[in-house]
Amino acid sequence: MNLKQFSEILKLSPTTVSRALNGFPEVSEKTRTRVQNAAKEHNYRPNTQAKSLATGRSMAIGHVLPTFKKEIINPIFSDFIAGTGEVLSKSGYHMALTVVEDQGEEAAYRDMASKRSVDGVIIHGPRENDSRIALLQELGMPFLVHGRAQQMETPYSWFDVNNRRAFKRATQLLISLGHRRIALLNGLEYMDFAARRRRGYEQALTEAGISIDSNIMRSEEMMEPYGFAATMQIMQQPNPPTAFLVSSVIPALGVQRALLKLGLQPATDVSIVIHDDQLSFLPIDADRPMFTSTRSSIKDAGKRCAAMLLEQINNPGGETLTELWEAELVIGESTGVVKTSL
Amino acid sequence: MNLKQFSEILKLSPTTVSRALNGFPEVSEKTRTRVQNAAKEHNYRPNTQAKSLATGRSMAIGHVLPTFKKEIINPIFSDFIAGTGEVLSKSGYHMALTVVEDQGEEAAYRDMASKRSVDGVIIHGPRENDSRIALLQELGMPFLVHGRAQQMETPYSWFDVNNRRAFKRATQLLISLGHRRIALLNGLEYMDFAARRRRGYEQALTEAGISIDSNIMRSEEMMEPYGFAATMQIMQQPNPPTAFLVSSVIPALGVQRALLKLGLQPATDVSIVIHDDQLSFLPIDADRPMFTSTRSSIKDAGKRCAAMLLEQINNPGGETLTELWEAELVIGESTGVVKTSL
DNA sequence: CCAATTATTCAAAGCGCTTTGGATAAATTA
DNA sequence: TAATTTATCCAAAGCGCTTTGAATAATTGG
Repeated sequence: MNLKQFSEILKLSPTTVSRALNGFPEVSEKTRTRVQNAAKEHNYRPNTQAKSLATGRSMAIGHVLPTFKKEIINPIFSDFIAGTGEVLSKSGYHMALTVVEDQGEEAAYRDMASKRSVDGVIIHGPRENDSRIALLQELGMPFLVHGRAQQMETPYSWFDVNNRRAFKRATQLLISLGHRRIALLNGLEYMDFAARRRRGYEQALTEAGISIDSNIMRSEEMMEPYGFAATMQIMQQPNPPTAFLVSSVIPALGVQRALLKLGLQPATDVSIVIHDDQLSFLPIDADRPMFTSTRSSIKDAGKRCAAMLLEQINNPGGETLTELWEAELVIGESTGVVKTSL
Repeated sequence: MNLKQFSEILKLSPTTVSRALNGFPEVSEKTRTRVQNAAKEHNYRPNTQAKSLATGRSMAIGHVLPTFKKEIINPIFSDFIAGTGEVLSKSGYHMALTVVEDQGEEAAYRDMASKRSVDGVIIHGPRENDSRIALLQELGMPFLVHGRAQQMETPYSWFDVNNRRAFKRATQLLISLGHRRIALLNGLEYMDFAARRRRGYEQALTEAGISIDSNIMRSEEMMEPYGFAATMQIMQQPNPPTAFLVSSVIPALGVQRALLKLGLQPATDVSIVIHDDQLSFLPIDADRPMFTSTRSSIKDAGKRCAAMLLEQINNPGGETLTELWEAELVIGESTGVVKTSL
């Protein structure tokens, strides 16, 4: 059923029906409710493409997902979009996902821009001086960066968690518990968030007069076997650490497995602090969480990102928006005072 | 830049340009290449909505994600869409995600149908006699079910992994290793796949003359703490099992943690077999995988689902398509012969 | 009661594309 | 060379909506 047919049923012009449904004031309340009820009854909804064509708005926001970046099409993403999607759907928007092969990322953005298939995009996993930002600015496409890129000359809108501060505080917590050998199992450090986390860790150590030892620092994709292998290796070298700072729950499970295998009790023998994105399928927040963590919900981040992007879209000439959230430091079962007798 | 402007540059009619770009035979090869090159040079791409409106195809396939189903917006999903997306983008399609609150699922499908915003949908996580199937049939929207629903009177297209067979074989493997007390940590059994897995497990036991004991069977959302808690509890009751059959890697990590905490070595003291969806961020397939598993890639499933749905879309009147994959049984480090002396 | 507002409704143009049915130019055939 | 076919290209209609500008009906004021 299209507008014309529907309006014939009502014996009204398409104009009036359209206005009634879109909440324009030029139509009387009486006919408006009549139209709305009839729409429900006859299950009429305006054709998406026609509406978009006429209004110039696609009512969609885009995500470009490069297949090679496992860091992105990964567990984080599913919770993130659960958040964005929730906010978007309340505003009548949906998400358009495009999966591209390694090269095609730039092309995908150009495509979206010239085809006008989305009204804005969210950029994931920014790196230093990320080329996508300049590209989207050039294309005049509204966008919001989840995270931050460094060394950008022009301003842009972003949402981020204070990763540096979070890891600084986590490190300070461990130091205050007496730990002086603290290992860092970081994510890939060409990712901006991981670089910041490392800086926070190093700052805390330096300020406490503890030297930085690359023998107990690692940087890899955040997977379970990574946590296991790194822990096994680090714990078996001379002068092993008494604590681990781990970038995500997933490798932390590996750390835990390694410790147990080595006959060491988490917390008692070796402390662990992790960053917890509060992934829905890896819940660690019981009354007393399994891990001590710096916590920040990735789903809430998704919600906020969506809201900020919508704001940009609805206010084209506006200022760039930025927002920085602090992670919460939550004490769980995986940390304890350092063992004096080692 | 729109078609009219672009065609004026070329001093050709919109008709010819459109035909040149869409590969119609009525245009000479010479002008075709000229048009194509110019399109590249001037960065011209047809407006998506206009094209869709004219052709009646949205070039998008939809996923409806109910927020309350953690089982769906979860780790599985990100790998699944990585697969679907890859296939779709090769055919010029993209994915439209709609996140809905608990109630709104049916409305979301009706919406897609009457707005013509997608050309087809993929249904996730079917249950017994799933109402979505009848709904989409009524709406005349092409769809493909990832999994199967039971007790449906009308045929429909689906793709599934033989979950029953997989778990039957896994159970038989354990039996052949001498295990006779085998615990089952299943997913939620109102999900079709979990129900089938249970049936496979029970079949194998029954055929081996082993009685089914609900004391060592659990059915919950597949999370790490579930695996941990269930294992702790099951192992501490009288007559504990010598093996665990676990529905996913995630709870299996919890099982492992519990065993280690109880001072039991996986494989040596207690065997574990899991189902492995080969999630990209939880890789367990080293040379010799961490877990013995029934293995079937969820990403490949995503690819196949996309291909099958496209086939449906391109062949409207056609037969319903069905495909059943067998999972691979892969021996890893988590299984061993049962201990004779207990 | 008639003119001036104001509240409703509508006809028609336009969004940017595809596609039908011709028209024109070039090539072929008799 | 004229008639026919074939290869190119095009004008215009249509996809289903929004929106401008105008018309009509209802209301108000003097």
